[in-house]
Order: sequence, then C-alpha cells, then structure tokens
Amino acid sequence: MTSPAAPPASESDLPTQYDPAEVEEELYQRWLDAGYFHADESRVLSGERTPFSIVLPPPNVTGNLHVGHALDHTLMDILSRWHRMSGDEVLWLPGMDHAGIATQSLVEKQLAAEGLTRHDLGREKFIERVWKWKEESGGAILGQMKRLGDSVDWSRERFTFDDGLSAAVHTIFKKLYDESLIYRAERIINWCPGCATALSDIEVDHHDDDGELVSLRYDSSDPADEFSIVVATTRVETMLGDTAVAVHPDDERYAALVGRTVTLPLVGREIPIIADAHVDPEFGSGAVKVTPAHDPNDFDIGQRHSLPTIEVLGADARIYGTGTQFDGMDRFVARKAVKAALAEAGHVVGEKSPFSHAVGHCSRSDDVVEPRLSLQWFVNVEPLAKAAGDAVRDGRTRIHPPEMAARYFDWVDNMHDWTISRQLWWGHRIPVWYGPDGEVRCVGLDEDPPTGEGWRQDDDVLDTWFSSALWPFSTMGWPEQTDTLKAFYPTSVLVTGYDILFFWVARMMMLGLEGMKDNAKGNQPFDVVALHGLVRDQYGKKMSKSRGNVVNPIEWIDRYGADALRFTLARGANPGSDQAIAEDWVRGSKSFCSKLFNATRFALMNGASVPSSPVDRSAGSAADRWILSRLDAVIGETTSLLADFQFAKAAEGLYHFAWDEVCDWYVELAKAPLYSGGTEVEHTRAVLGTVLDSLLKLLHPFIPFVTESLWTSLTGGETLVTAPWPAVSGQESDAAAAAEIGDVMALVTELRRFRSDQGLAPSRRVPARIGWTSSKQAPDSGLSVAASTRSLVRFTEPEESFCASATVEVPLSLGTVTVEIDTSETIDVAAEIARLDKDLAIARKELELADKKLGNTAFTDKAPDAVVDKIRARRETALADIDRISERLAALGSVTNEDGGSAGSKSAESRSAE
RNA sequence: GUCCCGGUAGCUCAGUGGUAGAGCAUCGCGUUUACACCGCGAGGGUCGGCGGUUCGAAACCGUCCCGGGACACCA
Repeated sequence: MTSPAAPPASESDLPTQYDPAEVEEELYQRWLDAGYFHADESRVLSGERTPFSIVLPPPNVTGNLHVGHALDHTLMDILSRWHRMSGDEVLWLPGMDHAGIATQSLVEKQLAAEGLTRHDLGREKFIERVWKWKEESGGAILGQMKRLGDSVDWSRERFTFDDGLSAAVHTIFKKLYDESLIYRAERIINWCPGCATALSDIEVDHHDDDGELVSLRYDSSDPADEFSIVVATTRVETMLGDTAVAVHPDDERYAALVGRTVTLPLVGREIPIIADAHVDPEFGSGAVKVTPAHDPNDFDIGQRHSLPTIEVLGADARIYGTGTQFDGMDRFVARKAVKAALAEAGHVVGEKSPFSHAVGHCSRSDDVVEPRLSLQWFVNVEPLAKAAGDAVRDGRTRIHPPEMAARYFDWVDNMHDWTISRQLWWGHRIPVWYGPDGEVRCVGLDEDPPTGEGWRQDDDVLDTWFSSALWPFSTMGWPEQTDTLKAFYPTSVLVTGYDILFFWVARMMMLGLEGMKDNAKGNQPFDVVALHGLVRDQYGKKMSKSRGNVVNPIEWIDRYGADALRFTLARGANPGSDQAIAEDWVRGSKSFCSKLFNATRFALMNGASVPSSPVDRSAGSAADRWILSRLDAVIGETTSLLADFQFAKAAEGLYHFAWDEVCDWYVELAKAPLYSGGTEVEHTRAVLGTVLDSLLKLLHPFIPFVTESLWTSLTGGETLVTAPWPAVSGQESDAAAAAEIGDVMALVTELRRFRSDQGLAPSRRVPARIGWTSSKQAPDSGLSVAASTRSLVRFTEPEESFCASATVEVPLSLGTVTVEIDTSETIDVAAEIARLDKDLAIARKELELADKKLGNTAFTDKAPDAVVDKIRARRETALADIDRISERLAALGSVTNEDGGSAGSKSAESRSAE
C-alpha cells in the first residue's frame, strides 16, 4: 500500500471559489468585440457552411425579462452555441415587437398623469411621443438578454415597426388584398369598450362569470290572435335590438307559431317568429330572442332570414338610438333598468335563475367584450390555415414534441376569419384610401396615395400580430430577395412556449407560407417548432403577481450568475412540459459551476494539459481508459439528445458525468499517479486535460461563462464560442476497464459503508489485511489507490496481529476480495450484528424470490434467456451472501463471547493504531 | 360542454414490460493538500384507487377519483 505522495510542486493562485460577477460582463463584451455572434451569409451561399438560423420571438417593447423568457432564451442559446461549435453558420436574430395596444395604453397612462389624452395631442404628435418613449425606455429586455449571455447577432436587431418591417407589412397587405384574402366587411366582432377597439378571437379570454338568466314573455302583436312566447337571456338590454324570435324547425310546441308576430315590449316593434336549426330545443324554453347586431349567432340567423340589424349599443357600450328612456345608459346600468321596466310591465316570468356562463374579457384590459356589429378588416384565413395545417401534415414543419401537433391542428382546422383592424394609433396604418365617391383603393408600397379632393386614408392600424406573423422573413429583408433570406430562410427551429402556439406560431405559418410561397429552399417559416413548457414556482403553481411568487431572473443572475440560472432552467426543460423552479435549485447549479471550477483548479495545479495529438485511448491505467471510454459515450449521448431537443436529459447527463464520474472517481483515482512522480504522470495529465477540455466544451452551450473562463485558463485557447464540438472517437467502449473500475467502486463503496457503520472516522487509518480468493491478480488501481486519498478509504498495513477483527468480503468480477480490518478499538458489535441480520434477511428474501420465479415454468419457458440467466445469477449471489453473512455472524458472536462484552470495553487498551 | 396533459420518496421530477431512480430536503460521521458552494454513509415509496391483459405491470387496456390546462357563440 502506498502512502500519499507529497503535493504537487506548483501551487495555484486561483481562489477556491468561482465568482460569476467577476467574469460574466467582461466575457460577454469580449465575445461581442470579437464578432463571434455575427452571421455571414456568404459562407452559406458559397456552400462552405450549413446554415442554422433562429429568429428570436420578439419580446414586447414594453417588456422585461421574466423567467419564462430566460428559459426560452437559454434553450435558443444552447442550440445556437452548439451549432456554432459544430461548424454551422449560425444566425440568431434578435428584435422587439411594437406591441400595439400594450404600448399605446402605457403611453396613454403617462399622458393621463399629465391630464392629457391622445386626442389632445393628435395622431401625429401622439405617435412621436410613443417613439420617444420607445427610444428612452423601451427595450430594457435587450440589455437583460446580454446578462443572460444570449449569443444573438446584434447587428441585425429589428423592430416590428421599423421602416423595413413596415414595408414588409405593407407589401403583404397589398398582396393579400389583391388576392381577396383581405377584405372589409360589417361583421360581428369582439369589441372592447375600454380600449375602444376591435379585438381578434385570441385577444379574448373566456372565463365563467355569474350572470342571471332572465325569462321574458313576448306577446302576440295581433289582438285577434292571442298567444305568447317565452325567451331567456343574460343580456337583457339587448332585447331593445331584437328583430325576431327563433325556434327550432322541428319543435312541435312552436310549429304553429312560426310565421306569426309578437310585439317587442318597451319598444313596440313587431317582430316575426322564425324557425332556425341553430336553436337548441332542449335549452330554456326552446325559443330564443334574435339580436343580429349584438350576437354572432343571431347575426348568422339574421343573415339567413334577411332580418334587419338594429344596433342599440355604441362604441362606448352605451345604449343609443332606441328612442327609449334607456338611451345613454351604460350597458350594465341598462341591464338592470330594462329588466326593471320589463318586470313592471309584467314581461318577466318565472323564477330568477342565477347562471354561470362563459363571458369574454379583453385580454388586455379585462373589460367584458361586447359582440358588436362593426365595419372592420379581416383576413380570410381558410386557404392560409389549410396551407398551415398541410405544412405540418406533410412534414415540412415538424412540431416537437409531436403530441403538441394535435393542438395545432385543432386550431388551424377551426379558425375563424381574423379581425386585423384596430382602432388605435400605434401600429401599421392600413394602406387603403377611400375616395369621395365611395372608391376604395389599396395602395401598394411603390405607388403614391391618391391626393385628390375628398380622398382619405383608413384611420385604423393593423393588429400587432399581423406584423409579428411576418417576423421570420420580414427581419431578413423581405420583400427584397436578400442574401440573408437566401442563406437563412426557412429558419431551422422556432423555440417557444406552447402557450403561444396559436397566437403566434399558427400565424407565422400562415403568412410565412404565403409570403415566401415561391422560395426555392421551402416556404415554411421553420423546419421545427420546439415547444417548451411554462416556468412555475417550486410548488408547481403558476407565477402571478397576486400570488406573489413571481421571480425576477435578473436578481438570481446577480446572486448566482447567469450560468446557474441557465443550467437550472435547462435541467428542468423536458419537452412540452412545465417546470418548477426555486432559488435553492439555482444555488445548487452554482455549486455545480464551483465544482467545475475546482476540478479545473486541481487540473491546473497538477499540470494537466490538452495534448496536441489525441491521447492514446488504449494506454494508461484502467481509470484512464475507463474515463475516456465514458467521455466518448457522453459526447455521443449529449449530441443526440440536443439534436432531439432533450435539453433536460442532456444537462442531467453532463451533470452526473462531471460530478459523479469525473470529480468523484476519476480525479480521486488520478491522484495516485499524479502524486507518484512516476512515468505515468504525463499520461494521466494528458487524460485529465482531455477529459476536462471536452467536458467544458460539452457544457459550454449550457453554461457559457464559467466554461469559457475555465477553458481559456486550462488550455490557453482563445475562446470556446467557436471551438470545435467534441467528436466521438469511433472506438468501442473499453469494457474491461469499465469492469475493473466497477470493481474498485464496489470495493471502495463497501468498505466505506462498513466503516460508516462502525463509526470509523473517514480520516482515520485503520489496519487492514487484504486478500483475494481468486488466483487472479488484484488490479493495480484497487486498494493501493483506495487507501490513499480523501474521498476513497484509508487503510494501513498492520504491523502486528489484530486483537479483534472483522472481515469484509466483496464479490468482484476479478474474484472476491477479503478485507480483514482491525476493529479492536471501535467496532460496535451490536450495530454490526444488526446490520448483518438485516443483510441476511434481504439475501433470504432474494433467494425466495428467485426460487419462486425459477420454479415457475411459464417464466422459464417464455421469458428471454438473458432474463432467466440474470435471475439464476441472482440466486447464486443470494446463496453465497447467506453463507458469508452467517459465517460472519457466527464469528462476531464468538468475539463477543470470548471477550465477554462489547468491543467498546477494549478501546482503552489499544489506541495506538494510528 | 368538448378535448388534452398529469398523479412515482417530504418537495420538484426522470423512468415505453424484467428486483423502484435523481436533485433538493432529512439523519449520522468527517476538514484527508481541487472543492464545506465539500466528502462519505444512511433512512425514506403497497409508483392515485379498483378491475383486466401477461410468466412478469409504475409502464399496456378499462373504469373511477384528484389535480392542471386548452378550446367553446348554448341564448
């Protein structure tokens, strides 16, 4: 057994802890200065490199980095950095969204604080004001992205409202208009009275509100023909705009009434009873009031039956134009007032019934959305949505994980026309002019708008999502046929949360396929859509302001470093599923960074270096061959996991390799040769250097800062950003080395357990004798190493015979090793017996189970041989264990008996062992 | 109302038919010259319930219960 050699000659000045604050900012600046993140089209167009492109989902200009962004960005950065290291030409294109309503209302709030409204400023001044705000305070998130380490090409930063993108918006509008895919029509749309604008379906959230279902009796309008009919409604005030009552055509209760008329109470209008299949005879009374101007279904019914539409609610959601006392009332006030008036007139029948039903709310202001007849611009989505569905169906775009595709199809296959006009000022103005004689002219980008008397441009702007739907190609210079488009469209992957699959992904698909229809390399905006989940708090709860569990990722970056946050997020990023995060876990990731830091420190202190030619994988100790073999496997696994967007598994695999195998075993095993001063030193240094070099490269996409900092000091290299991604050796894994090291691990672990059970301090050397039951030679790296260092076990060779001893036998592939340990001073016989009893019980149970299985002919017949053999082997092991343990129990019993007491009583006699 | 996803250790989650795993937390021991942001050891789970398929089920099927989410014009 060797004793530890002297520490290495060269001491390191490195501190013992990694401090992210010290390096991150400087490193990021160095990366920017070197231009590593800059993409070069020419290298793609020349065929020199394969393109890899990602467009950053543009955050709102009003936004701040939240932990969801941090996840999104981390994953994109992992992919970008990995591909960059793999030799691809990487374009990760950043930018921001002008965020129509959100930005406008923010600036309007500022104005309100000054006692102004946007109308006081006028359109032009207001927009100037918003731009000013954008320049001064917009885009805080871009600076935060730098903290996170995003390797985006800043030279290409875009804004959905900049000139180029505005040109793209204008161009596609004109194109769709000319193809009649954009049209203007009077339709029932979602109207937000608070924002005073139309909304698309996805800007409306439905949640259950308590309402009251009121039953109203409408009476015959013909005194000679007395009858009445009962209808139910939750929006009583809309009855002022009723123009019919509808029943189901097959409903026999009402068959006789169809075609007759009733008088609308309070208003006095005579309205018909009609039959329409939309009516559900089972619901309520089976008869429904029809208000075509304020309900989408009723509007459809009205169209089918040529009913008049009578608007009774204005843009401000007040009653107007009815000629009743309700004019001017807010809708909710009117709801009560109309009901009271109807009740007084005896038209409210039946019991009040509380009624919980889904009510649409504005996703921005939370106002109750009012379905309202309005003249708006729409996209006819049918052909576009079909194309969007087909692109996924035929595999041009792959959705990952595949389960999520069902949700995508649900959406694109059932899409309503998209309302794209907004009654706002901050946005792309609709390029349509109206002439004095009712002409409508959509003006192209290169045309001059009509200037004659009476011509005016449409006041409305386009939905924010209209411009962001163009993002994958508008940012690359479309409608110009730029080199960027030629090189990088279609984009390689879109990384985003599944929550905006509909909002954004489906729309980019529709407009990308349309706008890039004739693109030679494919019209789809992305080859893959990789969806991740939401970040939740440590209890799996959604983060929200009201819960008070929202975390600010920048605070965690300040405290633990960007790498720690990134690694935590990556480790939790299982495809498509939500993840929980807690500060403790970020702290844990920082520990991991420190562990790497210290492993590298150890390597530097011991002269490790990366050899100029690949290290000989068949040379060196079993430990050397084993770790190189493992490294090879880890390189392969990591690479294929990344290719499959399995970020969590890739990160987890690297974590365990780095910590459990490299640090806990290889570094410990390497100490013996490193400290020995023997001829094997150089080889071990080369292996250690090789392993760390590759490990830092593999980890660089996940934790770029710490790896860059460590790698440059380890190798003297310039940067990891463009360093080549490790390649697998192509050699078979070294099974012999793996078996041998497996033996060492088993032996050491067993001895540690024994020592722990005996209460022997890990640092104390205990006399022991080692023997092999096999004729085979014990492995070099076995006990001599095991005896030498901190985290392995320590024994010394005994100088004299033991007063009392215990024997640990460990079955290994090379034979069974027995370790006889002097236990005279510390052994706790009672504890040892208890432990052995327990082991014996386990072994007996094993034997019983194995016998039961093997006794089952169905099992031995049908199960694969390998499984049966495994059970047989298990049975043998159990039998051997039972024998061994029984013997030891007997021996222990004799120790106790001979000495007439527990070992504790002997402690005083022999304290000399150390 | 329709659909989707979950339920595995105290917590958060892996685990696609062959003896139940990780991180954190807990308990015990410990500073031995990379690292106390550390090391070693230990405890802890009838894999939501009940049926079924199978030699064998955490996994496959059925059903129920409990969470989470998406979609939806039922007046």
